[in-house]
Amino acid sequence: MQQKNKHELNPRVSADIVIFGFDFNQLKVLLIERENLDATEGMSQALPGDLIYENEDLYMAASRILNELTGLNNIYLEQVGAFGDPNRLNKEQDKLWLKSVRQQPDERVITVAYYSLVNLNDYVPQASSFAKSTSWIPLNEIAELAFDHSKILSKALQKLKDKIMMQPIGFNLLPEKFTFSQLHKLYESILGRELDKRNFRRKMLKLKLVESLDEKQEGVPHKPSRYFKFNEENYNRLIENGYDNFGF
Amino acid sequence: MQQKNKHELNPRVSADIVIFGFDFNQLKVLLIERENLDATEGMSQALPGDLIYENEDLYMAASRILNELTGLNNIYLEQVGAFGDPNRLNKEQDKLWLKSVRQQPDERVITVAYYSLVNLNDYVPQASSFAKSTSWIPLNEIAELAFDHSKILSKALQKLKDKIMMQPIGFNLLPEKFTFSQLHKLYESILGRELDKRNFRRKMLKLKLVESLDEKQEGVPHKPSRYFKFNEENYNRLIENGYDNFGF
DNA sequence: ATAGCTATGTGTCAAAAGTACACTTTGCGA
DNA sequence: TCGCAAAGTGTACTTTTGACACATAGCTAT
Repeated sequence: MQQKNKHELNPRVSADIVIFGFDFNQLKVLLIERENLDATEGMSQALPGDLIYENEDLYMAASRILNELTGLNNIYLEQVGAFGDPNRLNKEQDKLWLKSVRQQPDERVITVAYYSLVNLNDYVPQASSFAKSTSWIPLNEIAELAFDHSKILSKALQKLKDKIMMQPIGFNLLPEKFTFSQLHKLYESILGRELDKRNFRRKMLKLKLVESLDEKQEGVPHKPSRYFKFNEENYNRLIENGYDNFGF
Repeated sequence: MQQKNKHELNPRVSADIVIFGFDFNQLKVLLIERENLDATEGMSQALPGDLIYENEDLYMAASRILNELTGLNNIYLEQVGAFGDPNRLNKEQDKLWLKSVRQQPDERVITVAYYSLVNLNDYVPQASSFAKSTSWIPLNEIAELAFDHSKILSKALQKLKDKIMMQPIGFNLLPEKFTFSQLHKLYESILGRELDKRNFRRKMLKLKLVESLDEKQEGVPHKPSRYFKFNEENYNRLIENGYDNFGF
């Protein structure tokens, strides 16, 4: 019978979520705003997150948090990884803030990060216990975040970039019907570089991932775009046949 | 001041490692062998792992475990993810075994999985507290593992497959010098499919990832192969220039 | 009504990459 | 010296990528 080692870790575990949204122009992330309590007197931002409950699966915890923040269910949600540096909560500002909010601010907390893709049209702001004030911040305007959240965000973004090259998950950020430019702009926003318009269209159409609807934009001061929708069957066929790269 | 929620989780956290090795013929995984205590009387296998200590970073914990098992340091090690299903330790056989080994077998344990790539020539079996008996099992001979370890293994393998298409990490599984067939066979073993010999060679040489040494195999009953080694500078140049796919 | 604006929508050509495929070579061993 | 077994090599064809420019549709302002 092995003795219990008193140096074994017995931490709290939280789930933090990078929630991506797309406003047809740029990629945004839902962040919680926090007033700094030290001399800087400024605001700082953090990823939404919460401690995980007993009997709660990690994925379920992330779904719950996501739902409490956005009112949404059945949302694309993917694990980024676990972050457990013993000093991850030890920046001075973070410690002050934790002290004001938790009974045991010095406890070690390991976090399991997720990222999720939501359609901004479906989003309804919610009052949430763990996020008094939230806002959608454009990716390129995000400053240094609290805790190790900048690290989490950049890893989540990298995962999203890698993934979107392999699977057309971007559709989760768009409404049912969308124009080709919206889709195009979405890919450019995620990948952070320009993509040739014609080549992009050619590829999407060859893979038959989108299909045209008999409907056009109205009231736009230029040639109206046809609307398109995502073709899920063709996507599934691609996955089954071992398709593995978009090659943009 | 927020009240502490008594339903918040306070689990143990472990690190489990999928250790891959390559014997020039097939991909193998280092597993620990465990005697079953129930009626089945058989043996079953699990991934090596251990609880994480206080003040220990997740990556450090995985390195420690890896070192205790293999005697190796500075080994390629990558996180697979966190696995925290509340029932992940609740198969009957697993519960019996846990009871015999731990004081609080019912405690919830969240595990952070890693995979690592080791050169079998460097491996020296170690006596370890958490693994009385270990063996290298060929990937295709691995039966159902204990706990949720089969799930962890398959996710680790998938990550390895994805990664090796993007970065030449396979060299970690080989000695300094190796033949082209060994490298070729390694890629086939990881990807689980045949690769054309000539096309494979052409690609590796075009990317200048390997360079020829002035040395040949000796004592083999056929035309001896030249030895090659990995060219790290060219690899780094590739990464910097944004190279992102091998396209096998 | 018409001229101008703005984003949509479309095709071609050249370069690169991928795929399929078979025979000669080298050194050992019988 | 003959046979064996794996090493090593080239070509032809197909597919994919990447670069690039102009006509079109509907709205708006005059």
